[in-house]
Amino acid sequence: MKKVRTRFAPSPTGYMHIGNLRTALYEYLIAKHDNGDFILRIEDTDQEREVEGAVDIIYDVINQTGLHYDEGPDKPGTCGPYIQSQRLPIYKEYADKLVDLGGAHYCFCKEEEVQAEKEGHDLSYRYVDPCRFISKEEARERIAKGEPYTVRQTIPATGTTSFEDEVYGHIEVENAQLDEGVLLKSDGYPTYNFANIVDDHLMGITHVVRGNEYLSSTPKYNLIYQAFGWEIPTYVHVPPVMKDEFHKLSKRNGDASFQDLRDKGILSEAIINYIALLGWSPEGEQEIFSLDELVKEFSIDRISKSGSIFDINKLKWMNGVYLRNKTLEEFHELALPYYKDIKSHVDLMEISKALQPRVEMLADIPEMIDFIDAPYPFDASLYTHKKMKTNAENSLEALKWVVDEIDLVSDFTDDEAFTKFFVDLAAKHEVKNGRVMWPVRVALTYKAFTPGGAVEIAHIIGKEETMRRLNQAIEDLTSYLSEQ
RNA sequence: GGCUCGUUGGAGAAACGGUUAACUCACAUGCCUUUCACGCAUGCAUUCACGGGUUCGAAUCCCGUACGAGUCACCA
Repeated sequence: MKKVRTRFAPSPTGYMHIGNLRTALYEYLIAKHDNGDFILRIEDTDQEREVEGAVDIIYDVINQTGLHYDEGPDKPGTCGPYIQSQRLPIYKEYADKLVDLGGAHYCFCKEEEVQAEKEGHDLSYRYVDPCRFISKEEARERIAKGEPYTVRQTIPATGTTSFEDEVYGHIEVENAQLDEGVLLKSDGYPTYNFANIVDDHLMGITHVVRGNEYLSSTPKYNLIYQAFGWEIPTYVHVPPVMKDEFHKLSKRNGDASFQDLRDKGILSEAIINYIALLGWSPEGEQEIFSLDELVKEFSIDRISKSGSIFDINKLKWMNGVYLRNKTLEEFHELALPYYKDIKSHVDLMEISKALQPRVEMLADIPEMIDFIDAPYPFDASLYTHKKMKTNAENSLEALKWVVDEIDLVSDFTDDEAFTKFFVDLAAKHEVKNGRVMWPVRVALTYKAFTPGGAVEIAHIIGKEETMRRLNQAIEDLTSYLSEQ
């Protein structure tokens, strides 16, 4: 059995899209599942679309996700270079060879002429290239004279071409449906249609993994493999990742890229885990997988055929799971950058303690803890809580109880003793704990939802600030009630 | 428009001719509880786009219809 080799072959045109990343993931998993090689190849054959810095983004994402490759531009193997723009002579050589083998021909049509020709017809029109009838001798002469040319694939007018896809099964297309596309552009660069084939073959790629938008053009590629007499690789076409029922996820619509998700404070492990499940399902019921576990579990036959909608909701949930599975120290490290706006002198580790079980995306943190420096504006309605049996009147009463006896609490950082203080206080006045703790939490924050309750918050903001807010609340409540 | 592919609850999905159609997210409810969250429990598709057929038996096989996507570039 030949060693499995897959490749990730992005074109450096900007940010890393989720769909792209998922394809890379599958390629990586397929190779590593069988102890094979994963190769990175940069497909920069379109000079016009090239975006500066895009290659660095690719390296960066690979580093963050751990999808390490065995061969690539900066990790030479035996079949470099791994950047297509550095392989131009190779494509030229093989293009000429393909012409000799009858799989292609030289074409002298101008791009605009072809366009104009097509515009006069409807979509069903197939361009018949007159150049395919030019003799090789004449063509070579014209080329020698310096006339610009392209190399175009020559496709039989009749017959059908088929292939077996690992995901979609048997696909068969009539040759008449196939376009005689340009293989080598007039600027000397190859098109994807050609470079991809030549490189996949030369680099010994065994499994071609790509989006299913290539399904209908794959027969064209097979014709080229056949003309060269090359072994046809195993095809694994994967379904699209959708934004909604009708649209693929794409950068054009401003849809989330890998970096966008990272910026929201989603861990790359969570992203990888989640997208692995978009279009593939494991055999058991486990859903949380490390990259290594995915390598073990992954199998091509469990890739689905239909597109799946990217659900940020589930990703958020999954990220929360990853966050909770960290140790407090690890979580603290991750959360630290999001504490930078806190002005007060507080124990940040205490905040992490309160936050860890509640955070789904790290970027939500600032908003979750914005009450620390100052409470929200006075809002009497928050004191009314049905289940706690509280209202503005009895909250004022409870707050006074607390303030009267709070000197009993010497150490605000002793959560256990602090809790006991509230429980005892409630017992003393023969009310439920919530009757006193709810008003305190409200008085300290004026926020409906907070990470942690009265005790945790008082602990975090400290005794002095707690007292200040408590007294302020009593004052506000008193004047509010007197106005009623 | 031609061709190719797809269609199981709001989302991800399992099932590979015989189950009460798994499981996860979301949602709802209850428990826990000082809010929220966590955790726990329960509920949520009489039905697998629709219509035929094959079969003792179909979400699973076949045919047709509808809908959706992809493709038809000197882009990948």
